[in-house]
Amino acid sequence: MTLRAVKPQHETRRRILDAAEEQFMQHGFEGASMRLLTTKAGVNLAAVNYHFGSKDALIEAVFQRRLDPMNAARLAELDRLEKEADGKPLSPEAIIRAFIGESLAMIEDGRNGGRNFVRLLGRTYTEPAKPIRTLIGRMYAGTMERFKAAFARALPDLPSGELFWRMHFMFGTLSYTLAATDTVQLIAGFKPEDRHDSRALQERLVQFLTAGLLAPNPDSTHGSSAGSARKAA
Amino acid sequence: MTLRAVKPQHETRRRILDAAEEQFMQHGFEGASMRLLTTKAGVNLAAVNYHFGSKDALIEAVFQRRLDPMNAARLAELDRLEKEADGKPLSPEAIIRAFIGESLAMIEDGRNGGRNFVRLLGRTYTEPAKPIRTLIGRMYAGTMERFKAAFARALPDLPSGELFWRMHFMFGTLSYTLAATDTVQLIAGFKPEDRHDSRALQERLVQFLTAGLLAPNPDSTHGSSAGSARKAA
DNA sequence: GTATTATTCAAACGTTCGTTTGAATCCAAA
DNA sequence: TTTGGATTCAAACGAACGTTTGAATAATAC
Repeated sequence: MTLRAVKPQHETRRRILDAAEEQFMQHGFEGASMRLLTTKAGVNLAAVNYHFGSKDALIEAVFQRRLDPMNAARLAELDRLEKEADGKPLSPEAIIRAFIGESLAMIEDGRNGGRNFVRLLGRTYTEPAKPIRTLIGRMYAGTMERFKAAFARALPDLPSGELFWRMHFMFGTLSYTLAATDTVQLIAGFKPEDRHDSRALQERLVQFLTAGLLAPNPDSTHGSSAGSARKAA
Repeated sequence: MTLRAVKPQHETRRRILDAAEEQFMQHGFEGASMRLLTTKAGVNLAAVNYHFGSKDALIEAVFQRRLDPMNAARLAELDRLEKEADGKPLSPEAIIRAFIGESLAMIEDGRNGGRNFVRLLGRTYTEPAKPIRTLIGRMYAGTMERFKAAFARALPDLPSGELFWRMHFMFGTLSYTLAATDTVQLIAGFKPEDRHDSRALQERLVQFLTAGLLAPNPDSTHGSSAGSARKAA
C-alpha cells in the first residue's frame, strides 16, 4: 500500500491512543470495549495487546502521554513566574492561571484529541476504581505539592487545613468544567457559542476561583487559628 | 424461612436499589454487572428483570428514588425562605444553603445508602451517555429553573449569561465534592477526620461558593452590560 | 382447603468480552 | 535477493455479559 509508506513509525500506537481517549471518555474504562476501540482506530483487534500488553496498560499509557507534559508545563509556568517575581510571593490569581491555563488550552484542541482527553480526565477524577486512583494520584503528586507551596506563600494567613479544602474545591470546579461543559445541560439558557470560547471561559473561571480561594475564613470548629485572607487580587 | 416472615413487602426491590447505588457508583453503569449486583443484594439474578424490566430501567429507578425527594426538599426550603422573606430578595448565601444542604446531609447517611447515592450522582454528571444525560436533565429542570430565578432576584446586577456560568461552577464544585471527597487524594495533607464532618464541610463550601458567586464581574468580550456584584452577604 | 396470583429460583439462551495464537505480511539490513 | 525481526491479520479461546424461560415456592383470596 502506498498509504503505508507515508505512515510514520508509531502510527498504530498513536491511532490506538487517540481512539482510547474517545472511547474511555464516552463509555468509561470498564464500559469501553477493545473491539469498538480498535475498529474506530482502524487497526486490528490484537494490536492493543501487541503494542501495550493489556487494556489496563493502555489506560496508563493514555494518561502518560498527556498528563506528564501537561503537569510539566504547569510547573514550568510556575517556575517562570517565581523567577520573574524574584523572591516575592506570587498573587493567588497568577498561580491559578498557571494551573488552569494548560488544561483550558487543550479544550480548544479538537484536532489533536486534547478535548477528548480533558473530558476523560474530568470524569476520571470521580472514578473510585483503586488502580486508576493511585495512577492519577501518582502523576499529580509533585505538581500538587509545588502549587500548594506556592499558594501557602501567597496566602500566609490561610491555615493549611483551609488551603487544602480551597484547593480541593478549585480542582473540582476545574475538572467539572472540563468534563461537563458540553455534556450536562442542567441549567436552561445556555449559549452554545460560549462553549468553546476558552478565552472567555478562562476569565470566568479565574474570577470565580480567585474569589473562592480568597473567601473569608470561617471560624473552624476545631479551634485552629482563624486568620483571614479577604483582599481581592 | 423465618427471615422471610420479617421481610416487608418490597424488600427485594429495596435491596436491589441499594446494591445498584453501590455498584453503579463503583463501576459506572456500563461497567456494573447484574450478576455481581444481585449477589451483593442477596437476590436472584432474574429479580432485576422481574421487578424493573431491564438494567436501563433499574438505572432510572435508582435516580427516581432519591432525586425526586431531594429536589422536592430543595424547593420546599426555597419556598420556606421566600415566604419568610415576604417579598424581599433572599441573600445569595441563603439560596446556596438551600441548594446544597440536602445533598450534604445525605453524605453522612451511610446507613441508608445516601452516601453511595451522592457519590453516584457526582460521577454521573460527567457521564456523556445520552440516555443518562437526558434523564438527569429532566429530573433537575424544574429545580434549576426556580433556583436560577431566585439567584437572579438576589443579584439583579449580574448579567444572566454570567449567572449561568457561576451556577455551572457552583454545581461543579458541589458535585465534585460529593463524588470525590474520599476517593481522589491529589493533595497531600488530608485530615481524615474532616472527611465526614458534613457540618464543617458545608460551612467551607458555603464560604467558597458564596465568594465565587459574588466575584467581580469580568468585562465580557461580547460587550454585554458590565454590572458588578461585589458586596458580600 | 383449594384456587389464584406473586415471587423466587436454577438453568440456559445467544452475544460480547479481553486475550492468545500462529500464519501471513511488511520492512530494513546484509 | 535473501534473511530476520517487527508488525498485522483472521480465527479462536474460555469467561462473563443481559436477558429469558418454566418449574418451584410463597402469599393471598375465596
